[in-house]
Amino acid sequence: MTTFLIGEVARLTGHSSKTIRYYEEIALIPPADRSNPSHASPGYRVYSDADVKRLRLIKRAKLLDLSLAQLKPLVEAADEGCCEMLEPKLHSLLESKLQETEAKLRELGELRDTLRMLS
Amino acid sequence: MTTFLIGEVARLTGHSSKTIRYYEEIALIPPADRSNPSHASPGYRVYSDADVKRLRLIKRAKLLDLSLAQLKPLVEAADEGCCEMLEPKLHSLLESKLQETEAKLRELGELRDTLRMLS
DNA sequence: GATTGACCTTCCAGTAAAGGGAAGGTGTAT
DNA sequence: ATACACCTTCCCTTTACTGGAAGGTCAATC
Repeated sequence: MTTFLIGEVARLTGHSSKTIRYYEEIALIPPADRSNPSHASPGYRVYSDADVKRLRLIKRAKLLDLSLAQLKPLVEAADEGCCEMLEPKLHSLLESKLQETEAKLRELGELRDTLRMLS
Repeated sequence: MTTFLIGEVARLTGHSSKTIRYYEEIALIPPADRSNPSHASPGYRVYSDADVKRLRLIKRAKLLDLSLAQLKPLVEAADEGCCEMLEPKLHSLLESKLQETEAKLRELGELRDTLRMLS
């Protein structure tokens, strides 16, 4: 099984190492296993492909602008494969976020037009 | 000249009263005049139509996701009517924000499709 | 004229979601 | 052995607010 150190995971997922440690601290992700723990050092965090997948899901889910606390049950449910429970909630979240984003796009367009008229 | 108390301005601009006080504190907006200052009280903040306009501009400019520090020179320049200076910068900011928002819209669409396939 | 209620004031503390940087251990290459 | 790029924990800082306490103001009402 391939494993990764935190820096590689950071590159693979688009989070920073700091952020990944922070997510572990707040228990959004489970504590990583460690390589070569010793008397003087806790060892390096090692991650699996599954961990990378989970962090990628988190990255995508952040498009919905949920708080990390709101994200947590969602990510856990996805991890356990029980999509039925969260599908309706997710769907409505997604639709409202889509509408919001379209509205923002329109407003930005208006702002651009306003600028065009001024210049 | 019509004047407004902070709560009215909040309603008119979509910021909270707390936020408006905060913007004054960090000098994003100038200190408001006060009504009836006395020994025991500093008086109420009073605002003009121009202040309301400024706060509405801030609200719109926040669509660009600038920090308040970055917003400040922009708002000041707009206040002084010197659009030429900031027009190119604003324009490119606007275009990149438009593209970003379009990208987000596409990603949300993909997320929706993924969800559809699962359900 | 005392009280209620909806405002307003300052001040202090806390929040989310990180980022910065110090001080130190690890692992490989030269 | 020394350089270098990693990694570790710990603690402090940041941004843009939000909440709450303690108190002043103002108009209407009992």
